[in-house]
Amino acid sequence: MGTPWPEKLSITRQKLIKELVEGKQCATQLKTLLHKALEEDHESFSAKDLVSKILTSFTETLSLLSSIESGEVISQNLAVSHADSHCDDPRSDDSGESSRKRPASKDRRGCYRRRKTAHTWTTVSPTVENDGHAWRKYGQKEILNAKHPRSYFRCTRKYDQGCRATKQVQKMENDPQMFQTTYIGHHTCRDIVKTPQIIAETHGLTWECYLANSESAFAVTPTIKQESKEEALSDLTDNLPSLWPDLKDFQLSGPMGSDNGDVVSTMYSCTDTASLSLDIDFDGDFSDFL
DNA sequence: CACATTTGACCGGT
DNA sequence: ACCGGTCAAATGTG
Repeated sequence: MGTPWPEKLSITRQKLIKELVEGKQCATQLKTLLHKALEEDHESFSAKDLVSKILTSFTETLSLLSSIESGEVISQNLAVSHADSHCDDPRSDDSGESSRKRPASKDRRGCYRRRKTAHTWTTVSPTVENDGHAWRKYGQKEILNAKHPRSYFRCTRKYDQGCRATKQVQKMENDPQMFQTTYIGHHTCRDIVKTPQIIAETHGLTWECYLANSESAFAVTPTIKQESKEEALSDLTDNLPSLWPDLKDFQLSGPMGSDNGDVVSTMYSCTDTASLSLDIDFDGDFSDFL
């Protein structure tokens, strides 16, 4: 098992991205604030424009960065994505010991792989923020040494469009008013927005309209149709995160959706891959095939 | 009825 | 074996 990924580059890249993401988040917040402040009296468009420009700059840098690297990573990942795919190979011969409590018909073994490769970042905010995407709760867990349970959400477009974005929300120990939200993976669904770049620049206001929909992550916007399991789709998109179609993501993940006052006190921290898997593990997916 | 949430079982990693 | 993430049947909600 070679490690195709140059480690130092990877670390530098992570730091770089982290910085950029933070900067962009701040710009997003600033934009939000500005927009709210200036909405009544229609002045200082230049200020808004300026923020938009800053945002665009971050956006472009991020996408450039990722496109540079994606050349290597993506090609590797994609090569594998076909191979691994489905769960119709439930680790093969389980020597007939397959019946537990679930109906034997549904043998889930091998049906899901734990993700290791997704970008993750964390926000802490007094309300559960809405990032403009529809989430669906799929689980809740008591966590060891934690007072409050952790809730698990996935994008409602998971089966629909193969979007693999998920997030985990947990009330904070010492401050039950605050929620820590960990986002894992970027949305690959084209949900609301079309071209992030354009939005940042010219239609600065439009995206905010979409956010006015719901209040909290717990009130998920009921927008989806139905879910049919399409493993192939999700497998493909699983390997896309390096492409970072997240631009819209970061634009939308601003603390906007909720009530006004909370905006400022939202904190962000981006941990990228590291929090889930320390070293190599970019290859989490294809390592089983080497 | 079609969707979302709840909740305990299942699964993979350590 | 344990822990945390995910699945999916049961249940809730409009």
